[in-house]
Amino acid sequence: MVSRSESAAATRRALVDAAAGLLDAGGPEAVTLRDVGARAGVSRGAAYRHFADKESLLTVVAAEKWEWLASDLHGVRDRGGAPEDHVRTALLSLIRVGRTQPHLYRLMFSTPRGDPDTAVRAASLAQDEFLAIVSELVGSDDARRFGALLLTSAHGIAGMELSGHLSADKWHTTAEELVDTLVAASAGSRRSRG
Amino acid sequence: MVSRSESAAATRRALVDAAAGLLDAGGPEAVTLRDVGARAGVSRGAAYRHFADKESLLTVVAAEKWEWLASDLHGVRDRGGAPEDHVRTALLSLIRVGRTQPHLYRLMFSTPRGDPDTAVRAASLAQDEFLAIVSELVGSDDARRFGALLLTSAHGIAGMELSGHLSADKWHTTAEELVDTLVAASAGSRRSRG
DNA sequence: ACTCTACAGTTGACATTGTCATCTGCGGTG
DNA sequence: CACCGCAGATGACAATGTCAACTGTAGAGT
Repeated sequence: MVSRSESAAATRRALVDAAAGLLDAGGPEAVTLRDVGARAGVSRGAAYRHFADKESLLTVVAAEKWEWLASDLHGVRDRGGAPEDHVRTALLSLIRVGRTQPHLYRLMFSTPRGDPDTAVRAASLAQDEFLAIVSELVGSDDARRFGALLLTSAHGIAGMELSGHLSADKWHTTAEELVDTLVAASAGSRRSRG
Repeated sequence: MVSRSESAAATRRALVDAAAGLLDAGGPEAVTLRDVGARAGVSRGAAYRHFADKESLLTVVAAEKWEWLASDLHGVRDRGGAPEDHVRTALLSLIRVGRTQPHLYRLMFSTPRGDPDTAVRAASLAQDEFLAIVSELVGSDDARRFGALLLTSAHGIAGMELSGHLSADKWHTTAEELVDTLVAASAGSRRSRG
């Protein structure tokens, strides 16, 4: 026998997973509360016992992916390799989310509207991890400046790749090359400043 | 007396303008075909005489802004100043669209779904203009590599600023500083390679 | 052991919206 | 002047987010 709160928690979990699954599979318009309910084994209205509205449910989906990314980035420093490699790995990790889960990626960077705190706090966590990785490469004094530059650039690369605006035909380059250039330039700037 | 085709063209214009206006003012969910029609002085179904569906109408809205950007970028080279200033101005021009018309900006970089050609062609035009501006700074050999880097980075800056993920609190920097750093690094790389 | 309450989940209903089939009116052509 | 084709209007429909009302039961209080 499951307690009431356990059952409710399980339902909530199932709802979030269902929403994430539908988003991944069919994009935003595939995420209907009716289908989310069906996939979670409950009915359409059940979500309103756990979330204020559809937006809030999606906010949780985004926040959980941010948390996943934070933990992924945290693991980067544990594995061996040079600081440069860590930064490269971290940036490519973000880009990989864009490639493998484009709809989820878009959701992560959509303007927070539901409960801003939930998403923003989780995103901030991942950004802190990234900041630590960059510190390793350029030192803590320059970490924020370079961190912002590297992160925004990687996000731009992911975004343009995702929207088809980074065509190899026109630009003669790939996301990987761009990341390499960025990391090399950052490492170079550090050395040249002492 | 207006001819039939003139009147139809005027209606089409009004529909596109109405959609753009509603998008600017109230975001995507404010763009309903009923309101678009009302704003354009026609009824809800009129749009289907000019566009396959809502998506196609929005594709035209995005394409027109890309064309506007292309023409804006074209003007950059005519005004005086150093190549560095031109690149900086061009990047900030993109970022300014993100700031002043966030919903339209998002639409420009959304995955093309309606008639891909319309939007992609217009975007390509703007990118060509940008390429020309970058050539001025780094030479035509490196233009594509640096162009892709600068454009994706600027897009990332715009996107993160727009989604609230580029908080000054955390990163201690601004979009303008990031652009300056990028441009300086590009100009520097060119010199150091000869 | 019995009762009662709070709450998870269901169901009916409704307004909104995109879309299409059908209808209407008129400019242009013979 | 008759006719046709198209721009636009309108009725209808299915899908969807949301909420009010309802139901059943786990768990607390006695």
